[in-house]
Amino acid sequence: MEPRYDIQEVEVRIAKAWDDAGYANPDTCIAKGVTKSDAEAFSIVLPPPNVTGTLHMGHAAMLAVEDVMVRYARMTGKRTLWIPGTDHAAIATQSRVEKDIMKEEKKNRYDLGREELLRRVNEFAKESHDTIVHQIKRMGASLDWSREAYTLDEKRSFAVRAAFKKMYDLGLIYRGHRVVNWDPKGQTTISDDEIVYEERKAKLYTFRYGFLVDGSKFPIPISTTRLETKFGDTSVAVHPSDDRYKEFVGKTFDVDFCGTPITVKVVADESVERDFGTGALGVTPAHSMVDWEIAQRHNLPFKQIIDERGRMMVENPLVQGKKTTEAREITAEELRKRGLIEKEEEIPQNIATAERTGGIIEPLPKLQWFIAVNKPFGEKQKTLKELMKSAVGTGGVTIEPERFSRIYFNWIDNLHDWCISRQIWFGHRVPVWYKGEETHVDIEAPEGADWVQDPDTLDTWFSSGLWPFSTLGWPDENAPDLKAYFPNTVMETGYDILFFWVARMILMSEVIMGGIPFRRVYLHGLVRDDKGRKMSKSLGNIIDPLTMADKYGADATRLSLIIGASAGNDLKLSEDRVRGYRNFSTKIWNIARFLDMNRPADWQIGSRPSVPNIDLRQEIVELNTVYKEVTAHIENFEFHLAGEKLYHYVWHTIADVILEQEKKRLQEGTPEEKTEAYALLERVFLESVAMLHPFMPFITEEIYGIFRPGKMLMVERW
RNA sequence: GCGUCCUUAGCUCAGUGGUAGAGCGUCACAUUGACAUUGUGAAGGCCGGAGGUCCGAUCCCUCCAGGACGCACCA
Repeated sequence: MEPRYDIQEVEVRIAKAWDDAGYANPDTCIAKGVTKSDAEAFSIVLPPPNVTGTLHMGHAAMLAVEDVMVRYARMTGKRTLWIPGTDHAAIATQSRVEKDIMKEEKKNRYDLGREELLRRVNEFAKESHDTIVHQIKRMGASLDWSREAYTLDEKRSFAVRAAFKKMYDLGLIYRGHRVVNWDPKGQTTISDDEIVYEERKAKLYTFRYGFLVDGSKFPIPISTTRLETKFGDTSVAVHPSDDRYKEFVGKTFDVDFCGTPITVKVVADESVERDFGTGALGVTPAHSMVDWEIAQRHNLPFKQIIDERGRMMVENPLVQGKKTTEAREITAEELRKRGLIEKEEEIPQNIATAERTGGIIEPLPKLQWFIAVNKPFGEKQKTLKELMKSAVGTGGVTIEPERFSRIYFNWIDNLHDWCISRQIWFGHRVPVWYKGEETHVDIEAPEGADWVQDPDTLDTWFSSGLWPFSTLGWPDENAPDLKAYFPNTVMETGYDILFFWVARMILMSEVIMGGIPFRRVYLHGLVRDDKGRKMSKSLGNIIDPLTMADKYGADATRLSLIIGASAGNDLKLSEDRVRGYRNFSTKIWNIARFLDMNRPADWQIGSRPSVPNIDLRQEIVELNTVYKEVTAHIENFEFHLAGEKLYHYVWHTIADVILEQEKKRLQEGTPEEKTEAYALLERVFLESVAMLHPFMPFITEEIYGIFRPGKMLMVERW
């Protein structure tokens, strides 16, 4: 054996050997006789990385954990399938490419046109895909690449259209004119979950709209941070039990607001907070979700006064065409002039921004496509909310750690209808065609001319919601993979996309498959830097998994991401940690070398001669205990405990104790003593190597190949 | 506002109803070897604070403090 473990050489060579053997494909395992055709199935899909760039530590951690599950399952004889894929990540990818084009060519998407932009985005996606796939393989993930999927490929696109039609036919997808979250920067709607709230300081104005025809001031003072929207007010809402304003409830007032006549009706609504501001709320139905809902309850009209570029569209020379922030100042100044401002104070405010573009959300009334979550449907006449709730717990989905179940239920309670149409171009086109008043929803375009397809695309999570079955062949109900591997055994992903993705997969599966998409959900934490901060380019604290793999080995990188990371908890990673596990690789290598150098002369490599009473030795008893503990930890998804246990056992028991204690007999003993000492050492060591395989696949495969020539550890029995 | 999690060695974190563990770091000694990447040992903790349950609490319960995060219709 080489005195030094050449990480790069070995890891690249072993990766190729696995590729050639094809054992990541369960069909190959069955064909080659390493797995029984009727063995229990273990299936898991890789959360598809976005094609927006390169692999980061979060991906590496995910791959490490999932590969432990998968390799363990395969070694225990299960028909094991792990499907790889990538996500087109609609908004994320398009806005990334748009940003680059703007920077380099000073052009926006409208300058390029739909076709050209899509060509560029697809080109970028292709490149990202190739990079990411190469990087995933570098980490040693035993994925079945023969089944690779892409959310935007032929099959998945077909599945998307089929799912849309099915949900439309069930009455769950509808087109409605409602207030949606409009991102003026990205020029698209986004869902509630794509909003990020940022705390900022805002000025809260307390004011009166203006004067009534009789010359008196509007009787109710109201407070707002968004003065410019008051041009669109159609109501003032107060709490039903608020005595201050009781006499006005039900009355309608015509009032001049900064030169624009507005009509407001005073209504009583439970949602109004009596203690906030003046206890009276100016209702702007067109530009606030809450106000829209109040307006619905009281049959109030709405008036859109802000356009899609975030500019005022009210016919008032003071503000027309101005940006909202500018209009706010102008309006404030005008009200001051008129003596209508009663108070101005600084308050902290949560401002809604778009996750991807950072644009400040402008609620706007728009005609969009939605998924109804409160509508009973199908034979069971249950709502999607009810089905999503019952799926977890009684329905058979368990979430680990368990506390996330509560968070999941809490999220469902607050769930509104899901807006699924987007005004961006990269993604699945809404499968709806229009001709005059006619609307046609189908998997394929209708026959005949004059049909125009809806220009919008679907929320990227619509397609990823289908992932657990679209990767298995659905909508072909008879697809062999679907029959063999659905529902998935495990879904492993980060807790940060519990709502975005996990919940949507459950939703989609309940509608389309009539049941749960997977049985066990394991949520891992986020990888942070050694100070607990998020890794980001601007902070310059990114630790790149590929750099670490090249420097210290994919094995060491993987182990550093598994040990010390328990379910649902964030992991703090430093280069020192990775280096520490590289040292462990070296230790393992040197134990192997020691055995290799001290092998008795008459020992047949690969043989396992029987040595009397070896099973009774206390070292073997201890080995068996370790085996039981490690197995239990893995079964319980306590990978960090399993990894740590093995780390200590190999280093501080095998190397420090057993090897030291047997050294003398091995080197200076009688032939019988040599044989016995070697047999004992090789056994405890090789069995540990096998147990370490799911965690450190490369070095263990390499060493196993030296001691058991011709065998592949990847498919040896656990 | 509602909710969740965290608080344990200098740092980063495991962990258990029975007088505390790892890695990294520090110090002392040993070692040129299977080991560039080693070994042995040491120092270092009223397990955030206060109550409660218990024979016994770092662990279970209540409250408090500090920190992180999630959700919400904070106008």
